[in-house]
Amino acid sequence: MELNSDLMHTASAPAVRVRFCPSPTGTPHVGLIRTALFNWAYARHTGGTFVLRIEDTDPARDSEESVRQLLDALDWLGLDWDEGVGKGGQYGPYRQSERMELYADVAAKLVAGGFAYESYSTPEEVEARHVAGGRDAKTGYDGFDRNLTAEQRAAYRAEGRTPVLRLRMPDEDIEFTDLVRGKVVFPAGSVPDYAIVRASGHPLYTLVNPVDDALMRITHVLRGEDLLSSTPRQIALYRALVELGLAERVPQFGHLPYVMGRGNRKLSKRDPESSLFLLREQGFIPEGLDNYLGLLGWSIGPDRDVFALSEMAERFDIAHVSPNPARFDLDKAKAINAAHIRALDPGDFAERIVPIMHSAGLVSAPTMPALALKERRILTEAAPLIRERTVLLGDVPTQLSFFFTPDDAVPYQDSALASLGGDAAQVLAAAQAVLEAEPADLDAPSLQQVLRAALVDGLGIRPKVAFAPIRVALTGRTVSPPLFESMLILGRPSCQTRLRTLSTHLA
RNA sequence: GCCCCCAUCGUCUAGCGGUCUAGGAUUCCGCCCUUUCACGGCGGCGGCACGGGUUCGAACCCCGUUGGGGGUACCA
Repeated sequence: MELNSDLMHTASAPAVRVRFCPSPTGTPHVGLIRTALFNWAYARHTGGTFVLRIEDTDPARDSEESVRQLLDALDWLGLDWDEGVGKGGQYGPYRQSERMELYADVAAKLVAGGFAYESYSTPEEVEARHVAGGRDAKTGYDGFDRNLTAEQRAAYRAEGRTPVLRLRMPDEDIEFTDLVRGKVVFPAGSVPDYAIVRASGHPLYTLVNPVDDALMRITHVLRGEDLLSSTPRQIALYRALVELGLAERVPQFGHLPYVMGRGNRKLSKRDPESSLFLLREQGFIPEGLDNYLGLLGWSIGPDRDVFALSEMAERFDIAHVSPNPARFDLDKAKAINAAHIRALDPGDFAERIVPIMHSAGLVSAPTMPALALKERRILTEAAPLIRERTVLLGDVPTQLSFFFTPDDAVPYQDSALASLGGDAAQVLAAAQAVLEAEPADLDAPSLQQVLRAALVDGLGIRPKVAFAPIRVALTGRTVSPPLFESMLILGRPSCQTRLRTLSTHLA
């Protein structure tokens, strides 16, 4: 019997703690959400803890509205968190705006311990030194202020300068094993001493993010590839925090591939498919989006790509995440979404289409119980008919609108009218005669049978041609849900009026 | 300039040295089913970036090249 390596791992290592730490700027982006999904999946797979922290250190760009949207998004997608904003926990507060004293305290300790220092050089001065030294102007900070004496610092202050705080990068290679990319090495000297606190005293992301991860005892940092090159800086900071007794250990890092848009660019806010809420408005369902996003950099198995969130939690393994960038393909996303819609049970599907039918102005209320009886009946009966024809919930109103139009005012599409052959009038008349003569309680197959007998056998018209005028009469279109089932939902009087109306229209 | 990452059908991926004349999904195109459209079924087009190694054997390991991306801020 083979030992489960995951179990062995969790038995010897501390319990997994991962986090999702968005900045509340703007509406949720699918790249961001994919990161949340993978963190969630890793936490659930390992039985670990999923922490939600809000990185709101930029009052100019952050908004409470954005925080709300973030929570809404996670909630909608079924990505629940165990600790953090809205949940509490022993490492709070979980909003960085409420942790400012903590950062000031840590920064002071870093300086006192010699891990960070005051730097008075302006960017212009640094650049001038590079140029004078024959180096490229874009070379980073040169470490000029590393060993300033107290007298020198006092002199700068006397000039009215206020220093930024920089972390002293160790003069050695920094290497780590990335969970998705393997060993990564940054040569000594390739990462300059970097600013952790502004001259104004405002702490920077470079300080605040690792400090919180350390204080919150995060064990695995799974984040976007864009942060890969800042990892050596964070590791250096972490090591300092460990020496100061503020962190237990350096966490493991895993850098998730980019989610790309058109061309060779990262999916940006400008791309419409990047907005989670826009996708939701179009009629993606959470099951579909979770699944599709899960496919961006991860695979559940060789011959499968439709799965439930719970299966992802069961099978997700960070080691099997692909390191290369994934393009967001709307066609594939739709196909996955359609598969999940088809898998919905009809009652569930019926309930989910109510809000969108309401937005389209076709029904009177946004929820099933609030609907008029007749509306509820139509939606419930029509839902199974269109479920397998629906890729996005947004496709539903056009498919069902004919059920909700007055019988004598069905809007005919020009192309539908144009498609009608010369025998349309004859067909319409024959169909009316059939409805007149036959009992009212026919089921769909029987209805088909009698109409077929009259039109195909009786008039000698091919089925494909024979039923077209009826479809146009009832729906105004050449494409519709199954005809006979639709007739039953409309009811005989409606059908008769609609047949008669088109006859008149054609005459 | 310097540092880092990436490289299998158009796209997402499986592949972790022999089972690969490279599998699945999506898209597109046929055919079947069929009252339309879908669903479903069947079939087709289409790929290991290039060059060197290592090895009996390489899509898989190493090096290089090329191509893409990111970083190099008192942004996050």
